[in-house]
Amino acid sequence: MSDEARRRIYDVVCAIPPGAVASYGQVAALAGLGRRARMVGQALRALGGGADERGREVPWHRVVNAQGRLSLAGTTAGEVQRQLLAAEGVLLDHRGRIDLGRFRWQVE
DNA sequence: CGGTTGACTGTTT
DNA sequence: TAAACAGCCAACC
Repeated sequence: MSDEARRRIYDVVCAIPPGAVASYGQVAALAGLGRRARMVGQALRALGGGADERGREVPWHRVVNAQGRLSLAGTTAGEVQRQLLAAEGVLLDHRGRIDLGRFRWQVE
C-alpha cells in the first residue's frame, strides 16, 4: 500500500476522541479507501504498538471490528488494548464486546 | 505469475 | 446467537 494511504489512515485514527471507538471499515471509509477495512488492519499492524514514522502517537487501541470485539482478543496486544480502552471508560461486556451503540465514534 | 494469508465485513444458514 | 460463506485486496512467499 502507498505511504499516502497509510498516512491518511493514521490521520483518521488520530482523530478518534478518547472514550470512543471506530471500526476498521469506518476508518477505511473516512480515509477515502472505500471498503478496504483489511488495509487499515495492515497499517495499524505496521505501527507495532508504537508511533508512526513521523513520531506521532496513534491511538490504535480505539479501532475495533464491526462486531464491537477486539480483533486481537486472546493475544498480549489484545490485553493491552483492553486496558487502554478501560482507562478511557470503554468497557467490554461479559462476552467481550463493546456496546457500539454507546461508544461508536460519531463524526461531526 | 499464482497461491496463501489475514488487526475485515455483510449475508446467509 | 453463532457459524459458514463469499467478497475483498495488499503483502508475502
